[in-house]
Amino acid sequence: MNRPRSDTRQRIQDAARELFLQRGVQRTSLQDIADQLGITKPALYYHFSSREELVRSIVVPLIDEGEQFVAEQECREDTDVRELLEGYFDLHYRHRRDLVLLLTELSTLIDLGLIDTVLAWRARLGRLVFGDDPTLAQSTRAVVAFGGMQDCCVQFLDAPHEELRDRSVDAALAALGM
Amino acid sequence: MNRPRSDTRQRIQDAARELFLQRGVQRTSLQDIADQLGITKPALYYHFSSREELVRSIVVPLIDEGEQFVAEQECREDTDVRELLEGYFDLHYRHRRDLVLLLTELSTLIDLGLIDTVLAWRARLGRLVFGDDPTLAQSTRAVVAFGGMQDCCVQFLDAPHEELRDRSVDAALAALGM
DNA sequence: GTCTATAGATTGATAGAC
DNA sequence: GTCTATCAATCTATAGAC
Repeated sequence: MNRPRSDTRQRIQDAARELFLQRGVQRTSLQDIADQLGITKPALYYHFSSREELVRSIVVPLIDEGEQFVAEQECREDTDVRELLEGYFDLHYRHRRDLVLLLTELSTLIDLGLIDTVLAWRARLGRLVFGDDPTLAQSTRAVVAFGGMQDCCVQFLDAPHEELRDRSVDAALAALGM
Repeated sequence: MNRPRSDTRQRIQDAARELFLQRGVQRTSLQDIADQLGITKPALYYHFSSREELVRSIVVPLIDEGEQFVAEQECREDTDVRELLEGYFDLHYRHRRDLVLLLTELSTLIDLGLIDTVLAWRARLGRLVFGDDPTLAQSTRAVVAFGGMQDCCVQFLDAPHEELRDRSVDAALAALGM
């Protein structure tokens, strides 16, 4: 297992995520974050080599896990669509605070090169459902289904996990025409 | 009819939208915009009293038109769901450049108080389809359907209007369970 | 690991001439 | 309507002491 890389590092990330969600990434300065923790800016630079690295470190776990999930699904021989949708939902639900950040800060994260991967998921999963070379009708259904589940995670932040998952997967399955 | 409020004003908005889409709103300075047009910063301030007003002026037509559309639908006595979805799609398709801006810059526009209205559309239209006091199952279906159509507009920017509309509406109708 | 101090650069906005 | 010149604020990042 990884050791925790110091407690302060974690506390910085937590404070940063909170402020990023409140005021937006670009309108949160390192000063703001340092103040929130009662430390100074140079202390931040001891833990993160740049502002960009701090932002990145917060969103990367979601992206890595998503990438791993999609890759795994692509390796399977048969695709159970309901199971696929449930796994996709759970993944986003687990990281839903970071998902809000990701979706509200698309512009910033595009700039950091972190979004291409995420947008490609929909197309890749669509191919698992509909086969390679899908029609426009099938591609739109994939966008509606997979994008819709992400939206449900952030729009119903306080809904109970299992009920929200079942209802979101129902809607997505219907969108896929299944 | 409104008279055009000067050609320069329009040219500033066009250049700004382009740069906002390329680099993001927050990383585009007034200097950048002025350079692009071959004018100076004070010239911008003659046409827009602040940076914020410039940003606002670009997104407001989409928001106003959407608000008007939803209000009109709420006044009707009967709701033809397919017609409703088509109208909603067309509205977004017509403003799809601004819609991209809106969706990629959520954080900035929330800050300007321009997003609450937009997010409320899904719930209001959902009530037209499912009646007041919808279940979680119905609310998720509304989010998937109405959010999904917005996503289709920005994900298939180059698809022909009518085909994309028909396929997106098909997917949305399916998501609604109809 | 955290601090003080500061460099270095950029930016939104205004004053005032033409 | 557009320009030159400039102010004041803010921010990332680093040097160097403790």
